[in-house]
Amino acid sequence: MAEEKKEKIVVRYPPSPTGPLHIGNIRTFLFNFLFAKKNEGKIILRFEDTDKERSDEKFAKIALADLKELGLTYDEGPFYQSGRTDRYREVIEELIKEGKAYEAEENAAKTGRVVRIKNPGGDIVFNDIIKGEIKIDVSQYGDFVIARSKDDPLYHLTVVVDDFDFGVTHVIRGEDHITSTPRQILIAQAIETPTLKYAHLPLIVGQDGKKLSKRHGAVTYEEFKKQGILPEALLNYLALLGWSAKNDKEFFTLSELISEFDLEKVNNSPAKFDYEKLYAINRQHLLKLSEDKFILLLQEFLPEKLKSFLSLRPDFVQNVFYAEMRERISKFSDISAMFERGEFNFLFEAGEYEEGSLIWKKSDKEKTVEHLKKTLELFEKLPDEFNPKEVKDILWPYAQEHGAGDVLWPVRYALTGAKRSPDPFTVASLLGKKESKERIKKALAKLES
RNA sequence: GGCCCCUUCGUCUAGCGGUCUAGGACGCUGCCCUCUCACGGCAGAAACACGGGUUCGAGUCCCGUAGGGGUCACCA
Repeated sequence: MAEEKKEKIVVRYPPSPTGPLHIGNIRTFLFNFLFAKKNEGKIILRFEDTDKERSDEKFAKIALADLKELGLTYDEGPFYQSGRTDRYREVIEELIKEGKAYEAEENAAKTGRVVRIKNPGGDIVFNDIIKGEIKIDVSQYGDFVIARSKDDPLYHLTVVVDDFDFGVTHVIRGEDHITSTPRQILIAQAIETPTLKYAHLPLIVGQDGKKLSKRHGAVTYEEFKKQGILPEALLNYLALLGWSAKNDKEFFTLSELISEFDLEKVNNSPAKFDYEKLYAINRQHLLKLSEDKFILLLQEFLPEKLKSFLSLRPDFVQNVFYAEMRERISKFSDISAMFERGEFNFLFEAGEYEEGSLIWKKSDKEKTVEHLKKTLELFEKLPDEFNPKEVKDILWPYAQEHGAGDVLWPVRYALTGAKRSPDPFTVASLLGKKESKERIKKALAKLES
């Protein structure tokens, strides 16, 4: 059967190294990446650094490192436009020779004369994969400048030349580029290159509907990393901004995204970035992490005081702590926030409290004293270090018999001195036998004084 | 302001003319679980911007209005 040969898809991701990569850039890379992988095409990375004033190599380095950590790979590059001035000059000379461009006034830097393209005017129409047909009258742009001088090309020109030279087939970028598309098409027509397919992605905006920026909160990968957001979670969430799967599915690994992504299903209205939703997605990814990986990553966010407390505990007790954390956080930085809020104070001291706080609802002082004494007695059966299940096993039957609240509330309160904390079994396990007993004795002394 | 794009719950979205008394998720509220908190389970409140068409029938198509956004560099 004469099957039509499928065009090899080539996309590109062209950041300008003038600042750190932000969410919008990463989302654009992601969609290019997913589209390429999904269609067995390739993705090219190139740095658009023709603006010597603003470009800085350090930003390119950061971008490369970020992409690597995010697991976003590319098939070719990185290329740097600053290394291709000869080729651009060649195109400019050719354009001038053919009368399609011309040298005009002296440039601002007084290093030569600017080159303008001859703009025939009229409508340029292109069919955007996401937006549909877009028609723009290019007369409004006049004979726009395509180079500061023959050796100093500008963005619109270099984009078109590079896309052609590298065989790019699809341009997927933010919709803030829609109005520059006709100018690029004009240049493409002048140098007689094939027409590309365009897909303009809806923008990611802040809660106020304006372009996402610093004042909206974290916007760079670095900042999300500091919050303890997993790369795969960030990517997962970003994919959901403007795109959705058929079956209401929202949790995706990168490879799942690749197989389920569909550029045609990208919608066309701007999406507001919602940190809460990101955190919720991140929590799901946290839950999928292996125990070892979770612990390893969590370590980075552990406050020193907590770290040294844990280092004095047996491994299995440390694991009790980690398991507890996995249940309570949605991003790693939550642990430092919890620490600052004093939620771990119980690990270091029992805290001050009124004796009345020790008594559960309708229980009374007498019963509470009795339960605490019994608890102390039962604790004797425990080894010095134990896991939550071991304490639960010895305390539970007694608690059931005398009222779980009546027994357990005072124990937990004596242990923590806090109205809110993990359950008493976990707390006792974390503290160990000796410390637990001391705190209960202290509570008894308070009640009996 | 010119040009361009956009408009379903607070937010991200499903919906591609009848199956929509509009579905899911985050958040929110309530209940359950439970010794507290968190987790988890269940339930609930919550949206088709407005006005005209087209059609037997419109969230879904067309046109206007309003609102929002983008872009108008010798930046990318």
